[in-house]
Amino acid sequence: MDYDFSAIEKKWQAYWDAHETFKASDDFSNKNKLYVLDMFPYPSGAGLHVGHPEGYTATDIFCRYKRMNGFNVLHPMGWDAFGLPAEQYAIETGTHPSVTTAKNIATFKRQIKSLGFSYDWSREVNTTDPKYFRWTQWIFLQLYKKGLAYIAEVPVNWCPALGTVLANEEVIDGRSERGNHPVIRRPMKQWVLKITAYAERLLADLDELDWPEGIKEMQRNWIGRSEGAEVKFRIDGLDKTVTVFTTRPDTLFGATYMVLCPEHELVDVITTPAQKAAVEEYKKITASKSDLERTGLNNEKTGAFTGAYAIDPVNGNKIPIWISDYVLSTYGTGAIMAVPAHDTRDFDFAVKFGIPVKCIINPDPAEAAKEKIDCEAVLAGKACWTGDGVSINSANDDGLDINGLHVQEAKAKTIDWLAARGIGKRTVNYKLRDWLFSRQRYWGEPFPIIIMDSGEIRMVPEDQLPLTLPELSDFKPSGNGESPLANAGAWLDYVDPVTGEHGRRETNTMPQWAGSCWYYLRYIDPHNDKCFVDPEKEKYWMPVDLYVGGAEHAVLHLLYARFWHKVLYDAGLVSTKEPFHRLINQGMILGTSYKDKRGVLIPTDQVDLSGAEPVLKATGEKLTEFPAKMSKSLRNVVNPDDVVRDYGADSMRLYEMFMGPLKETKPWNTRGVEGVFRFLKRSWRMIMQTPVTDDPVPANLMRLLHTTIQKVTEDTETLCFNTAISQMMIFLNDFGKLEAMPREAAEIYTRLLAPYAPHIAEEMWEYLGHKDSIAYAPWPKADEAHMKVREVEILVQICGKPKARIMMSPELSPAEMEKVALADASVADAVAGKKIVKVIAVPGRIVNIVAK
RNA sequence: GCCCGGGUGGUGAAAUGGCAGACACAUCAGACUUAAAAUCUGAAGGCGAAAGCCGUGCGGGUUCGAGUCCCGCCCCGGGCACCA
Repeated sequence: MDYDFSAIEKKWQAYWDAHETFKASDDFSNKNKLYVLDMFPYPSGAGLHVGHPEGYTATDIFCRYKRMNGFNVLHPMGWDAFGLPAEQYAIETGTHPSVTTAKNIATFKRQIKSLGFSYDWSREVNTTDPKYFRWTQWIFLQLYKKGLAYIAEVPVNWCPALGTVLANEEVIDGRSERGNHPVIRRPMKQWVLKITAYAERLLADLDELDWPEGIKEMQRNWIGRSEGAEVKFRIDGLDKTVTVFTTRPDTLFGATYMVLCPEHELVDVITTPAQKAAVEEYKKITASKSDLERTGLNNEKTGAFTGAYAIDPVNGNKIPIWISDYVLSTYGTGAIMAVPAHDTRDFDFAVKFGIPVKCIINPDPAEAAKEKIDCEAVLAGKACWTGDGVSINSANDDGLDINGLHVQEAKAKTIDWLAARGIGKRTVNYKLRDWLFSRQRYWGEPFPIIIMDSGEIRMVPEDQLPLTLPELSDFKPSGNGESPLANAGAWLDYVDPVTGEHGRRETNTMPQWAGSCWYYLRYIDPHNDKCFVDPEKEKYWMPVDLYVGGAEHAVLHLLYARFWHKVLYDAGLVSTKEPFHRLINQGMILGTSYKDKRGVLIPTDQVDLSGAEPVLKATGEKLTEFPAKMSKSLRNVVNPDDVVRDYGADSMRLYEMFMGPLKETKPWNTRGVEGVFRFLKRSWRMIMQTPVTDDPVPANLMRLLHTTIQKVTEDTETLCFNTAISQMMIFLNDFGKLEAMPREAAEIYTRLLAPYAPHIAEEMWEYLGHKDSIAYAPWPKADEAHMKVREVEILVQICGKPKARIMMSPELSPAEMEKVALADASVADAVAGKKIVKVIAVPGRIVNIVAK
């Protein structure tokens, strides 16, 4: 019988389903537990793309391998199903998002199942299921009760054309991701989560995590901790002070002006009548600017003088107060002291507006040379120096003298001086902002909140959750900034059963990220209707041991989920500080595309591939192959269904793992699938179409057998799947030539292959006489004794040039190796008459003779 | 501008400081076949008839020995971006 992958794969998928082979029902087993998680997908209408199975295959191999090694494995899958596409589709067609979502989930599930992943489907979750989002709402109430959720008037991305607010991630270069409509900043009342309260811990606990350094670094940058000081400046002639935040208190002596953000509350108070018109005009211009215009690449400084002056607390200097949009209202205190000599932005501004530049740091000459900065120019106020150096001209008559000190010491001394006089203190600032948590959408979790006519905010009682979405026929946003839920009629109204007071339900919904903030906890206890997760089960399974997904969630989902988890931890509801112990980002899979001479990408269907070189069908122009992100417009999207149909799930899995290291970006190449398909066909022939013998494995192959066990074990353990597969190919290249296949080798090979190509392995295992699934067959152990070799070829070099190859035992000491090497005729010949300076011998590897 | 990755044959890639290119894809040659497909066997980094020489983005350095370590650049991918 030939390798009929289609029949085999159907057979074993049905078997696994019927036998619930991968059900991790034992929540308290004394086996070692292992929780392996995939980032659950948004079930889009387009179906699975080849990027999904990459991560899923990796985790599946690891889980199957660990089960064979006796671990109790939790490996679940679910659906992150709230989201804009289903809602947009509803607006266009009137189809209820729940209908679209159910259909898409069915497609995704069929596709995922067709790849033979060993998920415990009894634990499937769906964020749009009221039984699930009941607990999303419940967790929100816990946040609210702790004061971590509040309503605030905040600037949001408002898209007039779509009639809705958009998340930052839905705005690309100042336009909406969908429809490409302009987006403006506008203040609106929104729900906000106080993630900033956890900034310090979100930062500190990163150190404990086994995550890619890049992702950790991205989170650190996003949180953006900076240490500095708040310093109070008096305003000349007014009984007012302005507090500024600075990371460089050591440069206070060099402040030559101050800048407030245009929105600063003191602007109107301090502006002099003469400057009023100019300031008003500038405020108007800033307000009308989009974020892109304000913060974009065009760093040309703008601003207006308020006419007021501040008093520098260290030297009593009167410095002019300006307003400028390079100072942000949302960071620090919205006000800065400007030290143009030692801050590039301040320098640009000062140059543009003719403000003096006062150098108070003598640059470190070595550092300045490295940065190609001219120290003389800095001292003359003609250039800006932001690096280290020693303070100059920095002393006053009131006991502060930092002259001669380096930046770090000067900072500390200045802060102490300020603190002693009550005009400054050490502070820490974060770039991280509180999380804008409401959306004007239909297809999301409704807030379990009622806003009473009196303005009082009430929670929906926990025993009345879930608060389900109202049925609507029109999903269009109201257009006035309110969610489609504002059209929900009776659903909106609330009457207090006791007092008769009237209220209205919150019409916003939660963002897509809400459901994914805690789904990994629900898998542990998915059907519990008493609490979101049983604490005992949580203790057993958490934390997630391995989490695999794309890097695009580096600072979104992965930060949000850590935040929620810490809130739950503080409430005593979960037992670990962090949810995801180890994280791996799988690399993107690129598609094949073609570029013409000018570098324009050509859609695949316009390319003629029949010749030796790809050419443009229309003109015959030669094209070059170029890997690019798969996209509909380039028509280079590979559909996993096609691959499974043509080559089978096992080939699909194997190919995606054989392409290269999991973390790397790799281009898809259908020819490569044929390569692994051939490998599987040859494996089939070796096991199924070669007589099986009970004779021992030929002595000359024992070493290969055991090094293969060792290499595949090591590489599977460390997720180096590509090299594990190579090793199996090497095994096959030799064992595949045998006239009869020794049973021992056949059984070992089948088990090594099982995590990678589970369907074919099950079929082979059954053929070899086993009644039970291979899923729990014990993983083979390599025997050191069989891996030893009596002799290896040792390269003998003379001054680094290969001279001879001599067989010797790898056990020989360096001295013995040297003796053997020098005894060799060609070596002796080569060193004759020369003086041996040094001999380096590395057992099992090399002998290098340095001779003159 | 700043912060992460990364640059190795025609292609995907491999290589605890120890013979660069394992394993594959594509290519070429051969076998089987009426033929093709499939399959099998073999060749193959570049230059060279060969001996040999040159080869891991570029330039230096450390070392008996560098793809691997150090210093300085260049290029590509990703993230952040007026954060005081």
